[in-house]
Amino acid sequence: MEDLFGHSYPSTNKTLFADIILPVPIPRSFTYSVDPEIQDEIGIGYRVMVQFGKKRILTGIVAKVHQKAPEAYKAKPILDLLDDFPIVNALQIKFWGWMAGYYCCHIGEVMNAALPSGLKLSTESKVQIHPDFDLENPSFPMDERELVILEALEKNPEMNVDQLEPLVAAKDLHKIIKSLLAKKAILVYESVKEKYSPKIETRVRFSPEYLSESHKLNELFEKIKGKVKQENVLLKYLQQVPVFNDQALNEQGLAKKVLTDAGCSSSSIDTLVKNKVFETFKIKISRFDPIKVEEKSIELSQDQLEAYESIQHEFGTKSTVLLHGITGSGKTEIYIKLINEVLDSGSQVLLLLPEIALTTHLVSRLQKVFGDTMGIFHSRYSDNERVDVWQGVLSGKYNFIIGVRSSLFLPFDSLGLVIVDEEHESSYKQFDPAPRFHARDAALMLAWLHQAKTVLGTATPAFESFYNAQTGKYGYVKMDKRYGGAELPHFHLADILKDKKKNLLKLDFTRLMREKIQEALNNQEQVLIFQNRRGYAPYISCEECGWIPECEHCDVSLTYHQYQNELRCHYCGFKEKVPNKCQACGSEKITTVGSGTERIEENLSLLFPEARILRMDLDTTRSKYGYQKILEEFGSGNVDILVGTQMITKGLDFDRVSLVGIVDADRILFYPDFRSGERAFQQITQVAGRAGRRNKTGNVIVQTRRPDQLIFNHIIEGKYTEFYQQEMGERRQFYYPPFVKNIKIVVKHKDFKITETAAFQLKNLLVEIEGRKIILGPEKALIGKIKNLFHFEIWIKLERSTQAQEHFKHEMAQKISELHGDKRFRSVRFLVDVDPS
DNA sequence: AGCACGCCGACT
DNA sequence: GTCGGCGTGCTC
Repeated sequence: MEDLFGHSYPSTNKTLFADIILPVPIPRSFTYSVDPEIQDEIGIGYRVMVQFGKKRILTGIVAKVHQKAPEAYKAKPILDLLDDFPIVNALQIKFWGWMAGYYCCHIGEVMNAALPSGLKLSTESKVQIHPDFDLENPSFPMDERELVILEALEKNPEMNVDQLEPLVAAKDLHKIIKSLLAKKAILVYESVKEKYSPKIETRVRFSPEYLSESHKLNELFEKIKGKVKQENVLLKYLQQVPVFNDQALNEQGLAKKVLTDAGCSSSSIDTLVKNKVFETFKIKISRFDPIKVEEKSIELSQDQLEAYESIQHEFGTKSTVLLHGITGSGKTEIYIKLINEVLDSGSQVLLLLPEIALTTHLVSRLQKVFGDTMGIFHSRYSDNERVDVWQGVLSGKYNFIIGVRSSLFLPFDSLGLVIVDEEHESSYKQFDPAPRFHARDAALMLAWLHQAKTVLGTATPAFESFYNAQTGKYGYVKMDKRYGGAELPHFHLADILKDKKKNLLKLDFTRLMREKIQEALNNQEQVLIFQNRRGYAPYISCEECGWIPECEHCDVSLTYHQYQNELRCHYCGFKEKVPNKCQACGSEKITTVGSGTERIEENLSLLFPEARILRMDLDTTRSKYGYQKILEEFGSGNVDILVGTQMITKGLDFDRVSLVGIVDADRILFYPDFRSGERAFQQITQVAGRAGRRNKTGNVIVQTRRPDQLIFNHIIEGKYTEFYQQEMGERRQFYYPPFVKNIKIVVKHKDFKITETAAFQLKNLLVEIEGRKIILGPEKALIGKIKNLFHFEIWIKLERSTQAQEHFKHEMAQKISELHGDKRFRSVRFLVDVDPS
């Protein structure tokens, strides 16, 4: 507490209390008392250690400090204050609170998602010998295994429980510790363990005495003359660190690794250290390689400049702008200019990208402009790397972050601009685990909390966003020319059924598709083939009786993967060998049905034996750099055809791709869900955007059984708005978003009957809630059982007003916990998904 | 969620 | 007898 003159006083003698966010799924805040010693330091965003329940010690985050003692119970004290400065700021706490409220989850779940686990301290149980216990003179008989433990502790007075595990059979350990504890032979206590460790580098440099007088160095060389190895070390060092020119350089030293990499042995360096010629020291270094800024300023084309100015103009009255720019229209340069401007004004910038787009050229492009001031937040980063980025934001090292959805949680304190690239991308919304937030929507809230501007960039806006632009809530800027005057690709519809009748459909490919592929191959151009289904065949089947192998744990057929010759469940990971006989009738006539990427790849190699083919799907990109490797391979031009799932629709920019083929457009289009049309439009347009660049018009072949569908017309002609309006008519009529708010509740349990009953009872309770709403279901989910849990779904359609939503969500939470209180439904899980995808 | 407490069956 | 199965209740 400070007075007017900035003097600080110890706090008043009133006891302080703190509301702590704890990583537990309980919808309550927990109040602890603050001991006087830490009263002056504690504040919002500090990490603390508290006891929770009888045994658990947890780390939590201070959400609020106040003087109101809880009435119903006596607050436990905070055990320890863990930081010298807050690790989370007040805006973040607000953001967490909003997220928990909006997405109907617990704030502890938000905290878990927000903090890199390196910042979540873990406790470990440590064991030591009881001070009053005498091993030589035990007051009770001991068995051999107890003795083993005690002897180990004798040697090493502080051990954690894990370390003891190898000494005895794992199952017994708990028992032994318990009995030793009861006999007062040992003590068990919890200790906190910081998981994050900065990256440390060992460096060497001249000892100061050698440096102060230059003749000493000459003497040194005399002294070690003939000792080739040591000489070599010195020369290498001087080569890297020319201390003769500038003595100050010695201070920095040289990484020991540089010398060893250059062929100096570690022992020869050690000798120099032993003789006090060199000294070693350790410093913290960044996990990220330094990056040079290569291009400071960028030139905008006329179109880009106009778009940029329109955005600025819209920002005059609106805080969010939808930038609707077709693929290749050059949104990146506009981003760069906007980012530069905000950075110059001293504010921070966040650029969100979908997971899959983060390894692409966009990142390296931006890196060239922004260098080391740009932090990258990747989902494949290790935990230490994440903490490094987190601390980079805290320290001000990074004022610009480019990252995936979880980068929303970084400790920004003054965002000026948030850009959500590919804002339509459905992977921004995820279901598991909670919080089930939509990164675009959360970004808008985050920006609002910071009073920052937001740009939503896309070639195919999400209908929600376009609706907001149409109704004037967002500004709208359109770019419909390709950068450098390149033309849009030509679309061709290929009728699968027609070709089939005429026997022209070969191995899933229509005649038109085959001809166009051949043409591209002849011209040394590259081809992308899109099939949104991995594996070899979606299922196998007995020709005699129609038997189809299904997953033991889920309500799905097993996908055949030829490469490993196994059947796999794409929902739970279950695997089994391919049966050689039908398990129902014993027939050996088993065939594969349908085509996934594996089979498409095989078919292509049969149709075009001379072509070099590569496949990109979850199975070929599982390793850390798998995705990048395939992209590089394709980019190098050593590959003619790339077959892939969704993955190939993102971030591929290769000039030599002239043809894009979609094997089965119907699969995208006829998915049973109100968004299927929107999604089909987006996916087909996105993948088509990969065809043809700069100076060559590309081709897109869309194979379908229903070429008469109106949507194809809209896609082919690029008529987004017409398509939007047509779909909107239906959405309005049948109460779909954006005209209503959707909430989905998934009811899960291992017993079918219990799941069903719980779901129906919940519906009955929800119906009682006041306000206008439509409740659909419960219905068995599309996939009725996953991992041995039955799924039922309830869909709720609500008025859009915030008030109506908040009221409903609040009541709903009560009803769910009411139902949970019923002992029959104790173990039933109710998952709430707001704005489900 | 985790963890304790408490109440029942099958084992050294 | 006790160990351990899991149903129930609570966590500031």
